[in-house]
Amino acid sequence: MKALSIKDIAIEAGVSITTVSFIINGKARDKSISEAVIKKVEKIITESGYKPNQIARSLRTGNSNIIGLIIEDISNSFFSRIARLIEDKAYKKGYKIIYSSTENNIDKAKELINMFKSRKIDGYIISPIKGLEEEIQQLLSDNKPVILFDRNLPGLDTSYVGADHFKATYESIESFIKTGKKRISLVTTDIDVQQITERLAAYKKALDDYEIVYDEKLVLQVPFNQEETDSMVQLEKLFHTEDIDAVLFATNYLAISGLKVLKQIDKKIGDNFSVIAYDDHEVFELHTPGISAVQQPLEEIAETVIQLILSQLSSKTKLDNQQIVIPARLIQR
Amino acid sequence: MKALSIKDIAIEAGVSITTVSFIINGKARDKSISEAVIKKVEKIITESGYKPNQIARSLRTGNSNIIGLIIEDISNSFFSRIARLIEDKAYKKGYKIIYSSTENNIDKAKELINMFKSRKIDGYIISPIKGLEEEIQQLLSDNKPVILFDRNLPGLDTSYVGADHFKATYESIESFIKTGKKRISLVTTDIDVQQITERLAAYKKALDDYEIVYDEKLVLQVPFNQEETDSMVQLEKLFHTEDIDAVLFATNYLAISGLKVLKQIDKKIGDNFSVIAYDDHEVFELHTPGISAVQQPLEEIAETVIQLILSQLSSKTKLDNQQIVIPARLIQR
DNA sequence: TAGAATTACTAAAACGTTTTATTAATTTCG
DNA sequence: CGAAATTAATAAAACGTTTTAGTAATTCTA
Repeated sequence: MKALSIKDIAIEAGVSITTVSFIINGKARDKSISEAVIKKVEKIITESGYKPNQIARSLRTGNSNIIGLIIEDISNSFFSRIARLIEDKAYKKGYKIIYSSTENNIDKAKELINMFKSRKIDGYIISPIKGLEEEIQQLLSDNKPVILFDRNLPGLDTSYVGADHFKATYESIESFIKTGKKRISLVTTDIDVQQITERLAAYKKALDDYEIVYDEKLVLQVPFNQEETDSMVQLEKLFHTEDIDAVLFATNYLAISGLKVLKQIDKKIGDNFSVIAYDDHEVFELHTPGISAVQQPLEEIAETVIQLILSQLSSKTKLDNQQIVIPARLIQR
Repeated sequence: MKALSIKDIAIEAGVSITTVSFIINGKARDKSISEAVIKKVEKIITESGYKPNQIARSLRTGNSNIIGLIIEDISNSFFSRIARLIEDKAYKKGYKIIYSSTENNIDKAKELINMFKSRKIDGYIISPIKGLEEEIQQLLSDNKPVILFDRNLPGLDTSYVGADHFKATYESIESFIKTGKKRISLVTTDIDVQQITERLAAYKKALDDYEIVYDEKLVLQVPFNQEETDSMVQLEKLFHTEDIDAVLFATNYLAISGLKVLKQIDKKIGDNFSVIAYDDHEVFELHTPGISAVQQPLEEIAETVIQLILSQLSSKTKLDNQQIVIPARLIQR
């Protein structure tokens, strides 16, 4: 049984396709279609359950009411929670979200953008990776709204929404120092995005301000796409060979791997050994003892992102780009 | 700058649109296009970076190379991990996945299906909720492949992939009983899906087999869309008013709420009080003490689902439906 | 060597919409 | 009262593909 088309409705109502189209799109009064006809056609539409073919619509209009969301990894709780919030909010405004993970793989990311492009996505929300500059620039040249979030790519003229990673990291390190810690380790990843490099910069700055000598042996850069077991080996080595009294983990999954290692080697977290994790996670709340964490304002980030993209979508003229940095909070546990 | 179309390529190459189309779709040799022309056109295509408009393609062919994935909540780690695995596997076969959350809201679920339908999605992977039977039946009548997973809807003639919830629950309760527990509580939700009701049935059966009297005061059915704080109040009441020596949580988020409460009221998990959670989670591994959990074979579920849907998509004739139940494992911690 | 088969290619219809330009009938107004 | 304006509707083009049903030209085959 074929789906109904606008033609079927037109025939049924005894009017032209054009008339039906105007009614569907709310342009009926504008185009001075009589009330009687409007009523009749609307009745037929609801009774028949006719739904316009969005593909045909997109082909003709060039847009889709779909926003593409490109993130690192949907199975990471930071991203899945953001995705859910963004989805919710977009949905209420009549937009659908399509999301997909890049796994920090530049080729996959490019392919995703291409796929979204060829589906005439209306706008893009991207947590970018280095190497994507050209593709994003291309989107901007096509006049598609692009909002970057979580991470920024310098040199691109887009809007950006993210947490204040520098400040949050600085304050974390500061809080270690204020409780007398001297041998402070930073466990981070090797991906070269602003949000990560900023954390390293803030780490150095804080040490410097409090006149603690920077020791590169205390900084572990875990390769991004490495298996967790390998990372755990690296972490174990770090904990065994260096004399450390505090650790800041720059991502939540690194912190989780770290906690697993600490449990294995039976190194206790307490007054002599402190831990802070970046991006909160249920694990940290329930852990004994509780793990302090930098909590990014997910709700606010999602709200800001969606609001920015919607205003760009509804505006005819190109709006000014905005760089919005939202404070993050250190939750002491 | 407008995007290139097949027409531009045809003009550039000095051949017809038809010829270009045949070449793009790998039908060139079939249609006896000469090697020389094929080479020339392919060269122009790669050099110009032309990408076919998928919307136009979908409009003409009626399919999209997109599979829709409808789940309860992408921010739940069970679903986000499954989603990631399915996405990965589908991607390798040239299919894209669009996912969206129902939040167990029947209206939202119906709307999602409608949206997917009007975008001519090729196939559906659904973790269904009660009340969706009619819509799913409709998809089946349209000859669209539908695979249900995690939960089954009785009375529908579809393929299904899920874990053996009955057996896993039975064994969990049995393991409690074998360590001498007598007052065993079940914390579950009130959503009426097979996967949940099965867990209750298995609970009763296990008690019965070991001649323990079923006491409904030990079963807590938490309303699904309730705020977590409210659930925690209910849980606290349960733990305070009833004398309980073991708890099985029927979902991982309930278990997490439960652990939070136990921490708050300082009730220790140990020999006199055991806990098992359904669906593993990093929290359970890192918790002190470790929390035993029923681990669903995510990888296997994802693999089976994707394999089923791909074979249905590539087959011209309607394939027989399969009901695949995969054993779950109780991880003792 | 004449018809059949094959090779190499293409014109045009179709998919289901939106939108522009147009028509015909009616109303307004100076 | 006649021209201008408004009302009510529509025909047809366009979006960018795929695919059917061709057409010539060439090669086979008996």
